[in-house]
Amino acid sequence: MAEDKELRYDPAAIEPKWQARWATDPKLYAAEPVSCGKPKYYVLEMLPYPSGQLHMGHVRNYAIGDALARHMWMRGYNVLHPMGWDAFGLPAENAALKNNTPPREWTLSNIAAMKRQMERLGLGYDWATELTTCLPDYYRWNQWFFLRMYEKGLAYRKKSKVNWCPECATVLANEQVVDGCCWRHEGTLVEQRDLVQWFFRITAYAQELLDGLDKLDGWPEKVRTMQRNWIGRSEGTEVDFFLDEEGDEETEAREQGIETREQGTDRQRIRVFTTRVDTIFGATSVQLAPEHALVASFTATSPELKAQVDELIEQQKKAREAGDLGAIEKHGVPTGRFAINPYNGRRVPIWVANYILADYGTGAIMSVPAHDERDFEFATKYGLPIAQVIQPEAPVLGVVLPFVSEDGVLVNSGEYDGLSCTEAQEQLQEIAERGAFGAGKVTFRLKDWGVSRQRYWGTPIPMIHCERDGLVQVPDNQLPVVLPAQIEITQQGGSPLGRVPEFVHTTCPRCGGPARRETDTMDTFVDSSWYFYRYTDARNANAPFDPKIAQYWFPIDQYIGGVEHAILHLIYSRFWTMVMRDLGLIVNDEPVRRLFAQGMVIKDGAKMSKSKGNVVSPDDMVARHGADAARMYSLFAAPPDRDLDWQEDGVAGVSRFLSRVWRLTVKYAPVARAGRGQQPTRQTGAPSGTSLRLLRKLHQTIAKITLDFEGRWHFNTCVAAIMELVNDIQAADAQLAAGEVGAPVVRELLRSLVLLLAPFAPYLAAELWEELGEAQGEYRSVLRAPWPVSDPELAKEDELEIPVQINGKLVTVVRVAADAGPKAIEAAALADGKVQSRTAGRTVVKVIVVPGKLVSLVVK
RNA sequence: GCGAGAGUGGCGGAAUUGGCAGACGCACCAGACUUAGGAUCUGGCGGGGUAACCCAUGAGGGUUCGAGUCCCUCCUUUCGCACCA
Repeated sequence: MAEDKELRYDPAAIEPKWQARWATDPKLYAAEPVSCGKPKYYVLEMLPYPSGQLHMGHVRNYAIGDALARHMWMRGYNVLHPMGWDAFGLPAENAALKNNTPPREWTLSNIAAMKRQMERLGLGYDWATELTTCLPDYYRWNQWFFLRMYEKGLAYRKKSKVNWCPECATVLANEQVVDGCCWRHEGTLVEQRDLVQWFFRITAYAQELLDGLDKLDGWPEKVRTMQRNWIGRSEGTEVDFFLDEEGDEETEAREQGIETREQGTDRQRIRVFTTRVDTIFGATSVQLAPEHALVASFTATSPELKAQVDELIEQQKKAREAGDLGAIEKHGVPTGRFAINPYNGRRVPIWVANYILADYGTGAIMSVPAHDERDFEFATKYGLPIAQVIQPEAPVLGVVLPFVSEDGVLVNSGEYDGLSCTEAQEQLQEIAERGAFGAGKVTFRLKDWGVSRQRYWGTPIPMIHCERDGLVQVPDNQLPVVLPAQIEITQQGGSPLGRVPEFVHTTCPRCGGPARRETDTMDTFVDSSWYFYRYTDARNANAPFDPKIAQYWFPIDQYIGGVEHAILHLIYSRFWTMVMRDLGLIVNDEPVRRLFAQGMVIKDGAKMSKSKGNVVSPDDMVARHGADAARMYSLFAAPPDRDLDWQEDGVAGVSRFLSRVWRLTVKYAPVARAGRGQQPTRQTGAPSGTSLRLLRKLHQTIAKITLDFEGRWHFNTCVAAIMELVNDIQAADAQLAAGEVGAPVVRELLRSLVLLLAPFAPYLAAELWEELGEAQGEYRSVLRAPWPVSDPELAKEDELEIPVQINGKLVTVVRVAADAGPKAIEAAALADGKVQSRTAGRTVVKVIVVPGKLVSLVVK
C-alpha cells in the first residue's frame, strides 16, 4: 500500500503548491497591451459585495467565467479577466454599529478574506487591475462623473416623494423597492417621504435605452423583456378638459353653439393622458388622483370633501406600502365640479379616485367605462353612465361591454363615426394640436434615478452650498472629496456626514466665503455602473481611463452574473455608457455584447441562504474535496443557465472522477513521455484497433467541447464527455498495460485529456501536465498551451449503427460503412433477418433512408 | 390577469437540425479484491413480462414514415410584470 501514495489524488497537496507558484507569476493572468496583435476577449463576472464570505453562487459564477477565460487564453486570445469589490454599502455601517469596527477596516479585511478564497479556488484573475470602489482613487471618478453630469443637466436636485426604508434610514431608488419592501430588508415596508434629493436624468435616455434592447441579441430575452417593462413606454395623447366654472345657462347656450365668451381664455384646464383618444366621445367622467394639484384647491373650501380625499390618500398609501397597488379596492368621491370635453363640449363630472396615480402621466384620466375595464368597474360601482363609442368592425349583436379591443370602428362620435380606431386616434390628435388643447405624448414608466443616500459609507456628492452663490461644484482639482475617517456611526436619522463639522464646513470655491458641503452620499449602484471601464486602465491617476484603451476592450464580450441584476445594475450601466459616450469618452453605445444569466444555487428545494440554514461553505468544500472538484461539480450538476441543485454526494462523485484521471495519467505517464516527438497518425506504427478507437473518441470529445465553448455553454455535458473519454481509456487498461497502444498515441490521449480538463480543473491539469513531461519550453504552463484541435478524419467513425423502423417502430439495428450510400443502407436493412421475418408476405410500400441516421419502412 | 421558462427513471440531468429516449453522475443491488471499507475494480439498475415482445418523456388530441422535440387544448410549477390610463 505504501507505493500507492503516488497513485492517490491528493488535492490538499497539489493545490497549495500551484497556488504558491502562480502567485509568483503575475503575468500569468495579465492582459497584454493593446498593441499585442492578438484578438481581444473581455470576459467579466459581476463584482461581489465584500461580505466576508464567498457563497456557492459566487463559486458557480466564477467557475463559469474562469473556464471561459482559460479556454480563450488557450485559443490564443488576449484575455482581460479582472476582479474587484463593490465595497461601499450599508452592511459596513451596520457592522460598525455592532462590532465597533470602522467600515473601512471591516470592508478591507473582508476583501482580504474573500480574495484568499478566490485564490484558493484557483481563479485566474489579473490582480494588477483589482478595483476597490470604496477607495478614493476609485470613487473620485464617481465624483468627477457626477460633476460632468451636473454640467450637462443630467444631475439635478428636486423635492419629491421618495421611498424611505426605516431599516436603512435612507432613501431608495424605485428600482430598489421590491413589492413595497426594501430590496435588502424583505418584510420592511418602504415609506413615502418628501425630501430634496439628487437625481440622475436617466429618463433623458429612456427611448435609447428601449431601442438599444432590440440590438442586444446576445442578451437573454428574459432580461430584455424585464427592461422593456421597466422602461414602460406608452404612446398616447394628452388632452385638456376645461374646468367648468360657468353657470348652467352658459353651458346650455354654448352647447347650442352660442359663444358666451372668448375662446381659450384663462379657463382652467385639466390635462389627462390617454392611449385611447379615439374613445373620448365615450368619456363620462374625469378622474383625478387624490394628490392631484387641483384637488387641493377643491378641498380648500370643503372640509367634508377633504376628509373624503384624505381617506383615499390613506388607502392608496397603504396599498403602495403593501406593494399590491393592483389589488386596491376602487373608491372615489364626486367633487361636485364639472369638466368640459373639448371635442364635443359635453359636461362630465369630476371625481377623485384612489386608483389614479399622481406620479404617472398627468395624474388625471378621462374615464371611458364602455372601453376600459377599470373605468367600467368604477362606473358600475358608482352608477356613472356608460356610453359605447366603439363597435366591432363586423357588428355583432349584443356586444359585451367593456369592449377594449382596438379592432373596431367609431360610433356615437359625431363626424368621426365610421373611422377605425387608429385613424381616429391620428385625426383626433391633430385636431387637439390645432386647437391647442392637446398633443401626442409619449409617457415612460421609468423615473429619474434618485441617487442621494443619507448614509456615511458611500461616495460624497461633490457639491457645496454657499450662502451667497447657492449650489457650487467642487472644482476638479479639489477632487476627491474624501470621506472623513473619524466618524461615529449612530442610528440617528439624517446624513451622518452632517455631524462631522470638519467635513461640512468649507469655503465656497467661487467667493471664498463660508459654505457647507453636501452631506448626502451616492447610491452604491453608481460604483458598479462603470467599474468595468476602469479595469481597462485601473491605475490611471489623471482620468477615469484612457479612451483608446477602453475602445480596444469594449464592448465586454461576455458578462456573467445572476439574473437578479437584470434591471438595477444592468439598466444603470447602460445609461452610464450612453452618458460617457455623449461626453466623448467612449465610442460604444452599449457596454455588454453578450450577457449570461446563470441560475441560482438551490439546496433542499430552496435558495441557499443563512435564514434557511442550507448554506454550503466553499471553504468546507475545498477542504473536503479540493477546489477542482468543487468548481467542476458546480459546472457538472446542471447547465449554467438553470438553477443548480446542490448535492453533497455529487461533489464526491466528481472528486472520484478526478482521482480516476489522476491514477490513469500517473500510471501511463512514463509511456506518454516516451512518446514525445512522434505523430500518432494512422500511418505511424500501424495503430491497433484499440488505438484507433481511443483516438477517435478523443477527437470526437475535442470537437464536442470546442463547439460548446463557442456558444452553447453546456459545460455539464462537456464534463460528461470527458468522463466518457476517461471511461473508454480505462476500459482499455488491459491493452494499454500490454503495450498494444503505441507510446505516441498514449501521449496524445493523455496530453489532450489534460488540456481538455484545464479550463475546468486547473490545479489537476497543471500537475498532470508536469507529470506528463509536457511542461517544457513554450508550453511550460498548461494555461499557455494551445487548445487541442479535433482532426475530423480521426473523429469519423468508419462503421455506423443504423436503426431500422417498420411502420414507425424500431425493429433492429444494422451496421454499415460510414460512407455507405442510400442504396447500400437500404439493401443492408432489407437483408436483415428481423426485417425479413417481419416483412414476409407483406408489401413494402415505402422506404425512407436518411444516410447516417436511419431506415424507415412502411409495410402493408 | 399578462409575458417568459420549465415539467423526462429513486435523484441531478442527457438527447445541438423531427431520426436508437434515459448519455454522464449520484443513490441502490450483486460480485471481486480485502483483516477492514465511507478505498478500488466488474456487472446490473424506467415499468410490465419466463420470453418473444409490450408500455413509457405532466394530461389529451393533431401533423408526420417517424414527435421528448412541431401544432392545438388543458394541468402543474418557477420567474418577471400587474389598476401605468
